[in-house]
Amino acid sequence: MSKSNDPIDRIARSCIAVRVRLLNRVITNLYDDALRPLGLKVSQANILVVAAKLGVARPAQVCELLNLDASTLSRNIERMQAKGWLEVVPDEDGRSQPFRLTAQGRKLLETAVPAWEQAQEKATALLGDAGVEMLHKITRPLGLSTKPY
Amino acid sequence: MSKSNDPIDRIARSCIAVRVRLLNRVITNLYDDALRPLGLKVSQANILVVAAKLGVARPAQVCELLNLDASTLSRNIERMQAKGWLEVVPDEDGRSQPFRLTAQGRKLLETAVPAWEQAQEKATALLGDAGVEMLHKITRPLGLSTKPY
DNA sequence: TCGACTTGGTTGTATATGCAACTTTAGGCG
DNA sequence: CGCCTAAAGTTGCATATACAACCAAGTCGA
Repeated sequence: MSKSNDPIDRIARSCIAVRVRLLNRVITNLYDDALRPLGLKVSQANILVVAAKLGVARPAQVCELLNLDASTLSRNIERMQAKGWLEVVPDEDGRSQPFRLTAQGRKLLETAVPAWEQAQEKATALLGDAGVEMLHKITRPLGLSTKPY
Repeated sequence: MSKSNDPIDRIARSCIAVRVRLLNRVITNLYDDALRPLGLKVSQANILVVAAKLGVARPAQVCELLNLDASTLSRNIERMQAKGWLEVVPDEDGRSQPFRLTAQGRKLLETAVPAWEQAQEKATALLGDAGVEMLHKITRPLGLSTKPY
């Protein structure tokens, strides 16, 4: 029964990144499947939700909340703006490009709630209640909810 | 103190996908940072490890193990083959394109072990022992280790 | 044996993601 | 004021990821 001590075996057996990434693919596909009829991806839904919560969102703030690279967010916003879900608002600080939901974006988000519920239910079944709780505990210090959002 | 029942608030507070994806970004960056000096990304390291374990790996099998789309793997292999880390071997079944590590690929993987150890240590600190255990428990039924690998 | 179906991969297209380098705007400081 | 640095975004580039459509090879039943 003794497990090999070969480092490569150890990695195969215990690598955290492999597991987290695997889980990420499974969960992301689950939500993407649920949202597909709406033409929405979970990555975009995240941003809609943050925008809804913040009212006017500054990219730098969103990057911090979601641990997203600024360039990634920049392009996501670009696409979502093109779809009419977000709009950029002016700011005194000339560097900033704050954005917010459009009416269309808000409506889309509201329409998406049932699909989200459905995916969330499946995900909960997959992780188990203890798993969900642990996930929240682990991710609480990371960006989200560190600061009130 | 009472929390809002607005569905959007509920999503912001409890969405599993948001958390898993956030965690994925944090962990992936952690390992990518550690592996960067070697010119290796954690996604590629995953594949090297699987190839090392399997000897000769069939893409379909790897996709099942890692819950990866076939087209994704196809292109990952392509890139890694171009770098000389993998080689495709012939098969009786003309459809199959099994691959395995090259000597160079094996050497790279061995060289990467210390960097992996370092990232793994940081990730463990981040998740906590209970978190790591829970992660393994949750992901055990998903692809990996369902079948002996 | 032939045709329908299945299995295994690849290709076209779109999105997501991050690093490096760059531009623009603010903020200090002499 | 004029310069230097810091902060906020954007752009070029590479990789990762998945869906849809496709092609090729194997399987199986009539």
